[in-house]
Order: sequence, then structure tokens, then C-alpha cells
Amino acid sequence: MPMDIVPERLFRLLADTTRLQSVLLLHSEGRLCVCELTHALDLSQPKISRHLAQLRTAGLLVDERQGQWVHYRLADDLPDWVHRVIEAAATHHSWRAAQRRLDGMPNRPPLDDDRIPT
Amino acid sequence: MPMDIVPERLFRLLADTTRLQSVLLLHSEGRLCVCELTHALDLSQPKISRHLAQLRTAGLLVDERQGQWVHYRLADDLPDWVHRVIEAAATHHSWRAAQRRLDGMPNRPPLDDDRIPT
DNA sequence: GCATACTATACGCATATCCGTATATGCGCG
DNA sequence: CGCGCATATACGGATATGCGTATAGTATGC
Repeated sequence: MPMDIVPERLFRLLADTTRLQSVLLLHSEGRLCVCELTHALDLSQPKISRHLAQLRTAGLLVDERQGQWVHYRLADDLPDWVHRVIEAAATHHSWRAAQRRLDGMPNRPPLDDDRIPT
Repeated sequence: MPMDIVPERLFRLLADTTRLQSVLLLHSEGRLCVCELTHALDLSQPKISRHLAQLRTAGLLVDERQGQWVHYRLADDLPDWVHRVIEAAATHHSWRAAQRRLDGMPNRPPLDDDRIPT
């Protein structure tokens, strides 16, 4: 099932702070679990989870369970224009605070994955 | 007063069909009056007018009165990332129907302007 | 001034969206 | 199994959003 998202839908998804920051952070970090996002954005777990579910349902994100953690990342079959939109937003937005909180997060879950080397 | 729009706001503005189509049509046509948009999008005049007002208030569009007509166009001081977002959306969207309706519109208002030659 | 065309706004209502809280589900471990 | 941690979902209520309809504002021509 490929991504058949239309611009209106993408814009609606990105029109919310929580979802936008999640997408931008995942775009920059590649792969994060829910607890990392919760910490980085300093929001409640249900709130994060709900918004991630919306993004996943739309096909923008995919999740992957790894033990007790669920990691999210951008879907890899996204059309070019979607990437262009995300990158355009990334050039502007001040989401550095979230990135700093993420970097300072203690006990980040391990990545026993084949995908991300070292 | 320059454009200090943030991504979340832009996405919110483009998350509505009427506003998105208006912006895309203006991006492609350069300059349209309210009655042309009303005809092209086949929507009621108050509906168009309300959405154009939102886009104008946000600084995305500017209006110019010309006799009885009010022409709208994209603001010319828009940041680069905003243009990139609009262009990305334009590459996908099926808004050709609106363009066709516009081309078939009778009695389009004259452009006694210095801006558009011939 | 008066009629007409074009555009903007006000009002009330229906629906969508977002949130906090509570609870359910899944996984690892002893 | 029972417990703890991570994640997902259900439920209700507050707020936002979009719409149709009616009306106000503004320019043109007689």
C-alpha cells in the first residue's frame, strides 16, 4: 500500500505543533521511540502517541516494535514533493530546543538494529 | 511589516481545500479578482472572500482594488521556504479543473494595470 | 440620488479537533 | 503468574473551524 497522500492532507497533518515537531525531529534524527519523542518535546505520552498514530495512519510514518519500545521513522516510499515540503519547513523552524532536550536525555533505549550502524 | 509566518501557520492555512486551491491558482495565474476565483473554484462569494481574508491577514496574499474589483496575488516578500512549499504542492495537486473553469469564464474583468503587459 | 455589480463581514449553527484523565494492551523478567 | 515499563486507545468536555444566509460597504453608470 503506497502513499497516496494529497497536499491538503499533508498540510493538515503538519498544521499541529506536536505533529510538526515530531516529523521534523524524525526527519533529522531518522528514528526515535515514543519515549524519546515524549522527552524531547516535553509532552505527555498519550498526547505524543495519539499524534504519532495519526501520522502513521496517513502513511507518513511507520512504526517498528523493538522489545518494549516502538520506534517511528518517516515512511520510505514518500513522494518527492512530501520530502520537499518537510525540508522547506525544516529550514525555518526553531525546533532546536527539542533536539537539545533529546541530546540531554538519560537512558535512551538501545538500537539493536541492523539499520543504523555505530 | 514583513512576513514572519511560521511553518505551522502556513500549513494550517493550506490545510483547507478552498485556501489551498486559491493559493495554487494565484501562484499559477499571478493575479485574480474575487469573482474569477469564485467562478474558477465554483464556490459562493462569501466563502471565497472569507478564506482570502484569512490568507491576507496572515500576510500570504495582498489585495489591490481596481475599480469595483479587488485583485489578489501572492505577497512578494514571501520567504523562500514558503515558495518551496507552494511549489511542492503545485507539482502534485489536481487543480486543473479550476484552471479550466477559469479559462472558460466569460466577462473576465480587464487589467488596466501597469504590471501585466498585453 | 438610485440601481447595480463586486466584495466584505456578522451571526448562528454543525462539526471537527485537541486535550487530560483513565484504562487497556504488549513485552520482559523473576 | 505477577509486576513494571512502554505504548495505545477510549471517553468527555472545551475550543476551533467552516459554512450558509443575511447584510453592510464600495465603486460605477444613469
